[in-house]
Amino acid sequence: MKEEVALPDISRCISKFKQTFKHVAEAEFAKLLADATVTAYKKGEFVYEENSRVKGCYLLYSGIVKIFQTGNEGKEQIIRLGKEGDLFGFRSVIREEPACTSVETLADCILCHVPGRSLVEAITRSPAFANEMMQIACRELGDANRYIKDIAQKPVRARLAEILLLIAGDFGLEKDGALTLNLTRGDLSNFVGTATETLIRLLSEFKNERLIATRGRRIRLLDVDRLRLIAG
Amino acid sequence: MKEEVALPDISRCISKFKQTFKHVAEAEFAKLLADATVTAYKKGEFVYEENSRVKGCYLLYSGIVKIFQTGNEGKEQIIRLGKEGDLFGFRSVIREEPACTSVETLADCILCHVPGRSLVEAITRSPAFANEMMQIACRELGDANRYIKDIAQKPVRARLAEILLLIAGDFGLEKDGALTLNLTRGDLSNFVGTATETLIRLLSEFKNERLIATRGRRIRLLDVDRLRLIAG
DNA sequence: CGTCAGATTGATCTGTGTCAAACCCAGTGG
DNA sequence: CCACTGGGTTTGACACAGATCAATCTGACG
Repeated sequence: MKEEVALPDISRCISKFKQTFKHVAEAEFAKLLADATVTAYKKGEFVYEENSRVKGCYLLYSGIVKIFQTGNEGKEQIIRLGKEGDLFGFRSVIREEPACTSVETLADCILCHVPGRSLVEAITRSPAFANEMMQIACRELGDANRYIKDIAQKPVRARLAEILLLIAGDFGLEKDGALTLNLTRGDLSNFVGTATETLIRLLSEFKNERLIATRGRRIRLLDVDRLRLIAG
Repeated sequence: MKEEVALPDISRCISKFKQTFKHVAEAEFAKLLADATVTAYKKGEFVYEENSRVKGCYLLYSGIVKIFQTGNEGKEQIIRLGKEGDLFGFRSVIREEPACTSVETLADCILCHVPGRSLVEAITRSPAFANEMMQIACRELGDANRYIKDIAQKPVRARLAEILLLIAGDFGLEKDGALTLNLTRGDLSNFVGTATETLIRLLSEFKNERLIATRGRRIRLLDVDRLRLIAG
């Protein structure tokens, strides 16, 4: 599965970690990454699956992943998208539980794997690191809480606007206002939490209202202000 | 608002904390609670409100609270219920952000308030404490993720069964199988994430199917196994 | 008693999901 | 070079879970 490509060495990973953990002393990273490994994944591969035992956490060196749960009838619910510098898998390490999400690459990715023990030791050893981990966990927690309310209360139309803006914020826009991230309709609907057909109909609606324009998977945001209004 | 009642002294709060933070050294608690204060709340009072600045976190010494978000049209979405020994408010302290939830007492409560600085210092000072805080944050994160999927994918009927079982698990049952916690229909519907009328109709449905029995707000679980099945 | 919040039931409307069919387009192999 | 295939996309028709609105009922409490 994993194909031979030019992999960054650990020192490269250290600089990536430094962007995510800004207040952690240089010396910590060497210890944290002492037993780390770097692996390349092709688009569409699983990093780990729900309910599996995860032996460590992952830093996304490059690429994009989706983090999702699978419902009874196999329907995916995307919890969040991971981008360069993002950390995932730590929850199941900390809790010593099976993973509650699956992670799949949406593009070719390079991942740095840190054994669970290294992570726990770093938290124990370095208060600064522990603090940053708390920051990450608490940010995700706030996002999750907000999303619970949104899914429970907002109509799909509002959630779609919201997700488009979220993706724009996280991954940026081209000069012409197009999302740099081109999800399939299926993934987009699994993120919004609706049926693919409903999503497509709402996209057409948005097109008619000159809120967006589409070409294939490309989506250009034409009226961000009005989208914000719709997102509520 | 706060009425005079016999308040536990700090040493009592320490024993409550000890139950929540099992692996933290005795000496830590004294420092953590050096500037803590104990307050009694009557049923129906707000501890803090969404978007407000919270200056510390709270340990629920006794009583029950609901932790919820408020949607555009004022509709509440209960994220979770807090019971004796539960900690809340730490997210906004850690992130130095306004609260993303409101907390309101569902019964008379006694709360121990720990200033933000004390909390952060304890995390920095004691790896064991930092670890336990990570445990708490990560547990909530896992719960939140699961709940996102459930709300997005499961029909109300399944979620109702799930919430009934959740309440049974968290707060226990009387000998006759009745939930010890008696929420109003409104609160229950805000927890399940549906309209009050829909909730009531489903409760009647459950009654007809001999899954539960009700008398006023009391709900007796008659067939836990079948409820589990329905919850999926 | 009267009152008022909460609980219940009924009637109706509608946002979304589901099913089915058609379409588009890129890649494959004959 | 072109038919064939298959994944993803789009549109239409239809059904239904669940929301909303309105009316009545209950029970606790002053």
